[in-house]
Amino acid sequence: ENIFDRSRMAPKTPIKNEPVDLSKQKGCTPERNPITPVKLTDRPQPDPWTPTANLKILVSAASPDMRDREKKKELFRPIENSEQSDTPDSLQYDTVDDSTVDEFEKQRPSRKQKSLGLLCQKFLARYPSYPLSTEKTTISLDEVASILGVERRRIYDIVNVLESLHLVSRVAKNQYCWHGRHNLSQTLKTLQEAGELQYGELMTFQHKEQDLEYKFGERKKETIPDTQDRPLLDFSEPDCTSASANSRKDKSLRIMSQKFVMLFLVSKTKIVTLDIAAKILIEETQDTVDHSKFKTKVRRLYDIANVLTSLGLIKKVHVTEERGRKPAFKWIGPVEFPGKIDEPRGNNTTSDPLPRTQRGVCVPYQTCATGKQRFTRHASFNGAQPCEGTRRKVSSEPNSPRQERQEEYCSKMINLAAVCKQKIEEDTRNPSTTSTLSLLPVPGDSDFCVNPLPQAVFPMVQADVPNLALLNGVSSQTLHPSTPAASKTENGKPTLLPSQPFLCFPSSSLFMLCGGLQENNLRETLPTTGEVGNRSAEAQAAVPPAACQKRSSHKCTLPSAPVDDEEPAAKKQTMEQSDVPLSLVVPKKPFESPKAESVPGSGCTPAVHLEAFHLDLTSPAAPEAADKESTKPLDSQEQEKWSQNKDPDEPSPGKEHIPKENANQPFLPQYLYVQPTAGLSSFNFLFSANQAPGAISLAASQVPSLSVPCVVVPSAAMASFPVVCSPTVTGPLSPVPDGSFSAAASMNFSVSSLASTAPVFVGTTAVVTPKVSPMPSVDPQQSAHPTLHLSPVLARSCGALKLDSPMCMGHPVTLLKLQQPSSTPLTPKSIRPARHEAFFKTPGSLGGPVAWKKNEGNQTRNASSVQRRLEISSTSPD
DNA sequence: CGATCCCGCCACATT
DNA sequence: AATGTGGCGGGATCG
Repeated sequence: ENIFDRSRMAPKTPIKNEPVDLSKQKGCTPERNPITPVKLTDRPQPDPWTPTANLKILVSAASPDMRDREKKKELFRPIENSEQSDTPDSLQYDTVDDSTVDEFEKQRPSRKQKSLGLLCQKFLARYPSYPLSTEKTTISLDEVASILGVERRRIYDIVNVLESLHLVSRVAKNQYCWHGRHNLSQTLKTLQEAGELQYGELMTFQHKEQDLEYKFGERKKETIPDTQDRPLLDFSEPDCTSASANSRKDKSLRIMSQKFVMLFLVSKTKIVTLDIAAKILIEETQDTVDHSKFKTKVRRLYDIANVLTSLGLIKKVHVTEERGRKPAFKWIGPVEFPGKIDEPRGNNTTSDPLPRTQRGVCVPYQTCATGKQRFTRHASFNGAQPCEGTRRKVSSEPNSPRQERQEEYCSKMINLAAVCKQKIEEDTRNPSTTSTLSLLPVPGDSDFCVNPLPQAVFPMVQADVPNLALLNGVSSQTLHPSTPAASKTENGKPTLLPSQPFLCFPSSSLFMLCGGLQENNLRETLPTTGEVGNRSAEAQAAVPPAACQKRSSHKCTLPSAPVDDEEPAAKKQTMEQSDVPLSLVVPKKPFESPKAESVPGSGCTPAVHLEAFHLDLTSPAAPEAADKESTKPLDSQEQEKWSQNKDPDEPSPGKEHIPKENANQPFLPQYLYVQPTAGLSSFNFLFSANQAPGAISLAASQVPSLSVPCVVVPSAAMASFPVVCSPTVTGPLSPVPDGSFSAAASMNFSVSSLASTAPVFVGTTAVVTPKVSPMPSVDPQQSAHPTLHLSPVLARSCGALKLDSPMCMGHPVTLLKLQQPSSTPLTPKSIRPARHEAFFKTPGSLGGPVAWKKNEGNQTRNASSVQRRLEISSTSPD
């Protein structure tokens, strides 16, 4: 260090100054090999700087241009000081240039100047926030390290955090691929969902700690054995990553980072104090945290916080609680993704639709019960964790296709649904909580169902809510077709609008249609049928707690999937038949085309939210009911509410009506998932079974709008796809006409058409196979291949959505079941009724189950439908 | 003096 | 065995 003196002058400084290029990376360079450059730089000597400096020089020589840029950037904005406040996003913008840079000299490199936050800013400045999708930027760690004048170790700290948010993905040794913020919103959304599942409850700050603990204790871990932590989300990275990714322990830094972000997203206040976060993140052990351990955790959190701050996602604040002033961070990033909104580029925040990239998140694991699952990853993965949890996901491989993403989306959606449910439930339960946030760490519990969370709050953001509300309305409408297609698609983005019926998901390719928004209708109509809701309720009643899971499953399950078992399938079916309106969600995203993406993206989210909304509504209403929640019991209350709500809301035009009419029965939402067939590639559609086909239809025109590839194809086209209809559906479908659609018309899938053509399934459950996939976890990789569906293999992958794939194939569809992530793949058979629980589960396990627990009975509508779809019974195995 | 967190040792993973 | 990764925590600096 001594040396530093000089060094600072020269070398280090230079660093700043000289940033040197790097340009290289920018392109994607294929060329680059993974090879690491030699560490030449390294250190052999005491003078660190020197070596580095040399490197830099070399580099710079190589690309002078870049270096200029760099310089500018280099500069950092004063983060530290101000933290930038502001815009988070903005930070990155490169623009900077200026002076600051040069200054470095001014001082010696004080500690601050060497801070991770600043370093991160410099790092970020090198890459565009929203890179063109086409180009892939490769980041060489050595290069960057030399350019920035720091040791590689520091770069790892940055990259690991960025990777947790999917801003980059590891491609190979020493190489990372820069993705930019296109998927950030998706990632955040996923994290939020996961976070909700995991930390379902919220606690107030106050409680927080203690509460948390309590909770933990309470929580059951059962299934989830322990840990929980880690798995959380992972994302998969389809693209770039290589397998290698996981390794080592599990990169706690990444996991910690994700969890940390989740806490913010789940927190109502959006403020998380370090100590709380540390406590929550210390998973394992029970509470007793060693002091040292705690201390270490906090240290790491600072590292993470520095990076997040540089990203403009959080800023440091202090909260003064009773105890005094404590350091904390406030989330200043986007909050609701659901909506999506944004587009690409635009802001940072939002998501973007890009299809391609997407990578999203998937959650890997989880779930399953015990942690075993490791399977996914190769052996490597973990050994470590034996325990429980584990869930890690492994990453996938490097190239996963985009398809996977789709799957992911699907899974996400599912997850979302689950989350919503949970929330609802929770809400019901505890309305009171104060809370601000509750972050409880739940370990993965799987059980959600079982446990009710003590408090629940909606994690969702407020903001979301509103949207949701809209959505609800929408949803109902949605179904109808009236507008649907058009609106949605196109806009996609706009999505949120109530009017729109559809939601787009940017990323994903799938569309979900939910049936029956209207519960009322349903109810009315068919109370008997019971639909799911009823059933569920019934079931619940019958079953009791334990049942919960089941319940959920039931609900979840699609019609097709008979899984349920418990309940009378018949009923369900009946219900199903009825049709319902669907709502749809859809989205898409998938496409690659960027444009499309954006739009869709927004849509998508919303959809999810919708459900959530509904849920919310419900929940409040009947907290108690919550348990059953889904169940009908609520119906009475809730339904009323709902109905009320809806009605009022709905007033909307006819749309609803339509659905109702058509639907006849309540809806049940079944969904059909369509996988994209090859041709279609990207899209997947989910239709609710119930709904009338007509409703679903998409407007052809719209499709295009989407841009995507995905579009819906006309029936003819459709033929190619496999569409699945829920069994129940059938009936209704035929009728098609609901009318709905009008606009959309073009596409309609009418059922009939579908039927004729193709692959669609309608009908019975039998047909459908349960494929189940477990979850959301979806692996990207697998997803890619649809084909498998059934094969266990797939299952293994995560199950996640895989289902789809099957669909794609032509197969008849299947359904999706989700199962857990557990390793086992589900076989179709697995379907067994045994318990379905998880369906959704999603991501990881997050505890997904939770969501289910509630199910939506209440809500029925969308949510339920969705859920159902997801539902799938899980297989026994897991 | 507590909050931050740089720095780099060193273990484990991957080559 | 070499090298890549990244956990971890001592202890320096900041405020």
